[in-house]
Amino acid sequence: MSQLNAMLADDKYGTKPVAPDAPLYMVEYSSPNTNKPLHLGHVRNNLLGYSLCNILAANGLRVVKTNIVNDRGIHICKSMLAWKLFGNGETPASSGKKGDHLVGDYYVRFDKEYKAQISALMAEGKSEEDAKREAPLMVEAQAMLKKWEDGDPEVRKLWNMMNEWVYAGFDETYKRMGVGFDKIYYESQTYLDGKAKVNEGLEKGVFYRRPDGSVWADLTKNGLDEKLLLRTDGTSVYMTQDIGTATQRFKQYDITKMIYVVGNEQNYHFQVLSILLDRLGFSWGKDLVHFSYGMVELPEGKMKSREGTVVDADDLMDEMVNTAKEVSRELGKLDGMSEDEISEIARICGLGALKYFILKVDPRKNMLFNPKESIDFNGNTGPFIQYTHARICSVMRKAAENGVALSGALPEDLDISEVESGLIQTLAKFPDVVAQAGAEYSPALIANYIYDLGKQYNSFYHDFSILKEEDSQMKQFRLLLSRKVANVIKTGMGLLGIEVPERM
RNA sequence: GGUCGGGUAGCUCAGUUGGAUAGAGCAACAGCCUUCUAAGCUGUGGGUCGAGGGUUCGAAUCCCUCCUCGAUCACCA
Repeated sequence: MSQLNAMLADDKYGTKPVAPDAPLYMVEYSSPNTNKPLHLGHVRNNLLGYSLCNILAANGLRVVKTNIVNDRGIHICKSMLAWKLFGNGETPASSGKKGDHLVGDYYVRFDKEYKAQISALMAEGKSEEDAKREAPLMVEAQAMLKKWEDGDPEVRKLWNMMNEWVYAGFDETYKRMGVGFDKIYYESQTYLDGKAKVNEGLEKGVFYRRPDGSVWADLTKNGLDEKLLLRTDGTSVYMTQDIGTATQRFKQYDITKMIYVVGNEQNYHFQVLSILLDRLGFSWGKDLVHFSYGMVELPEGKMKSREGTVVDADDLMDEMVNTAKEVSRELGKLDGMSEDEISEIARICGLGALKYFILKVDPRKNMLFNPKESIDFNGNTGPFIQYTHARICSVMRKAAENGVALSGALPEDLDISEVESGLIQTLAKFPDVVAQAGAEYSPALIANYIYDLGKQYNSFYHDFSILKEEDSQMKQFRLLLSRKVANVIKTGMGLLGIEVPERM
């Protein structure tokens, strides 16, 4: 009981305040390409990244949320070229399409036309390899990339315009998903720094140049291979850009720890990056964290952008919210509510279902997303937890209506049941769970904890009467206990980036 | 082939700092709303924890071997 009293006194229970001089953690997540819209894989990335930031902050750390936008490269030129050739001047405004979707459509279009050209060339007797290289579209895309690098005004203008379309689209998606960033980096603005840094390393003898002019890092002492950093023609590769971005970040922030939220297919890349940054003298390079998460698979297998088997992030959110609305209607939960209220609750529940579904799973694991079956609102789901919260809010509302005043503290000697004391014990674990989730970078721990709490509470709710309890002290106790459960649910879900409604 | 990560109920997942009969949800079946929100609660059935060996009083958990699935090892990003 004294435990409960202590918890009740603390309305930020479970989280630690962030001191101005706390260690600074920078978390990079999302990292989209500007040639296509966000899909389910990005959704997992964004939710994990955002939640991780919340959890770190709850552990008293200063957090900078950052995003690196891959806004240059051949893939960008592909959609630019396809738009130029086949677009007839189509714009988001003229077509009514979201900018990122519009650009993505041209990326798909490029691939389609490119494949046709390859087939045609192969029919003429060319080898597949030659056909891929000689196809006019590819030749032209490469020429465009070169022009971009040379700063050709026309190409840059097109590039700017189409990127702006995409950013407008991304902003909408991010906003809806409920994620955001403190600082956004663009590869187009960091890759030159990467080249400079590599050259610096070359002078210091950290890297070496081959006779053909390419620059390499020798990682054989670390049990790895050699890694290319600058091509023969002097252009940069993926790794070079990450070094450049790191350089800028290092200058701008007093980083204690750098966390990269990136899929596990890049484990090797980050292993190498860590070694390279360390050799280049970045204090946090050696201990950088690659928050590596598994793929999201569909029942049909893996998602492939070009084959149209991706689950689009916007479509997915639409579908979740619509389903939530239907479910609410069927259950008759929304009777007497305004259309705005209905939409808001459907939004919270639909997104809650999606977010919780993704975050409850151990990030390292590949996960299966079945569009038909995964959208569930019963059992171990976001809506179950949201429902528990709404239920408690309902009781609290009724208590207020009945004029029940809530006192601050409870008598120590109240004789409570095992179920109630178990609930207090579970509540008491919350700070430890938050700490562990922070130490292990695991939103899933929070998710599973809240579920247990909700389950335990519902069982209690079923067996014990709160407002009808005659003993006023006992009633006080149960009300305060319930309120604390709701409070922890709200805080915990907040760490996951999930909202909780007051009624549903 | 090298490296890394998985393999727990029909399905989706917890549990892995060693500890008692391995837990949830979904799906199936059986109950519970004139009572604080039934998106809830209760119960039934369902698992040689990939296989084998080892360490230990005790192993899903630690060690070894093997099987299997995936990722990766690009002058792609």
